[in-house]
Amino acid sequence: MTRKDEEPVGSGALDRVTWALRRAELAVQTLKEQRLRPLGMAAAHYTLLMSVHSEPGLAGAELARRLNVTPQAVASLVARLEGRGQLERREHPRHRHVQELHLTDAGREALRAADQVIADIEHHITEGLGPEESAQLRTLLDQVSKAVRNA
Amino acid sequence: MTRKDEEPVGSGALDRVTWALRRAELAVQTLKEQRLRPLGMAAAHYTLLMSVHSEPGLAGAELARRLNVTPQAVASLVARLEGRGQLERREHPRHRHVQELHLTDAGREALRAADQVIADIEHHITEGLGPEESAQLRTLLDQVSKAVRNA
DNA sequence: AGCGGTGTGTCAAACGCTTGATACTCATGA
DNA sequence: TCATGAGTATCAAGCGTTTGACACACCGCT
Repeated sequence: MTRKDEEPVGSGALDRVTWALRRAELAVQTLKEQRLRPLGMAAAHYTLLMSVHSEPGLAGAELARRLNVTPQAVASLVARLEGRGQLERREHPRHRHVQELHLTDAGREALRAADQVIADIEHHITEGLGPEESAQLRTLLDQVSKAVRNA
Repeated sequence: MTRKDEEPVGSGALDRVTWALRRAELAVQTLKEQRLRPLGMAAAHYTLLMSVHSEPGLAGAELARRLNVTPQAVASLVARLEGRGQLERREHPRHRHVQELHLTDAGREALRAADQVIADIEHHITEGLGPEESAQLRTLLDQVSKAVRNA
């Protein structure tokens, strides 16, 4: 319970937990982007394809909720990936306005290649940390997510 | 040392460490953005102002290196913040082409208000985690950053 | 049967950031 | 001295995302 008004501003602001979090995430994301680029895929594309793969037939808005982004963000990605023939928009049987999202064969193949890259990165990180530290890190990160959610 | 080729693609991809990392960072960043909005400041602005505050007189390119972004990203932020009168570009005494970055009084005041908000969030998180877990999380995150840097 | 909500998709504008390319300023060495 | 190189700033184009606003389709209620 240290007083925070004593310091005018941000003396120790650079070693806050959220900064470490930001740095780590930025580093990981940048690495993914670099490794994925040769495959002609952005990290956001991989995330979307993976989500559709794990829950096929989802609507765009629902998918947006899963990914914590806006429906528009999903829509623009879907448009791009559909144009590339990796994603497919089918008409929902009951709601004509709604469209289900499905992977094409090309999409599955692209995802498989991309996942190889991502899994490698993941493996390199968890290897550097060790198994129990990795599990603990995941636990702590989930606690952060939860703490922030009901802030 | 489990074989990863056994699974066609991403069976357990959703509970990877990097996903937990992404979710946590996204949640934190979103919360910061929400809380900062009433002050008319984006999280990126806060980050930049804080950096300039901690190391005044830095050049844009040097600052970009500190923040792990491109010089252009810094330039556009600087332009915006300068237009708002919170940041100042002075001519470098030796290099005429280079410009030092300094906070104005208005910038210092805006930063103070913003830092209050950020410090609150940080405090809420570390409080929910506990002191030794917070320290451990920071350690683990720094390990991740380091592991990624020399990937 | 008709009506209002709720959910969904989409258009427009803006922001933060990236890559690629270009121009400028200083320092170093042939 | 003067050319080459390193560091810096800036322009242009594009991507992914957000907010705001709008239109459309279903569902449940009166």
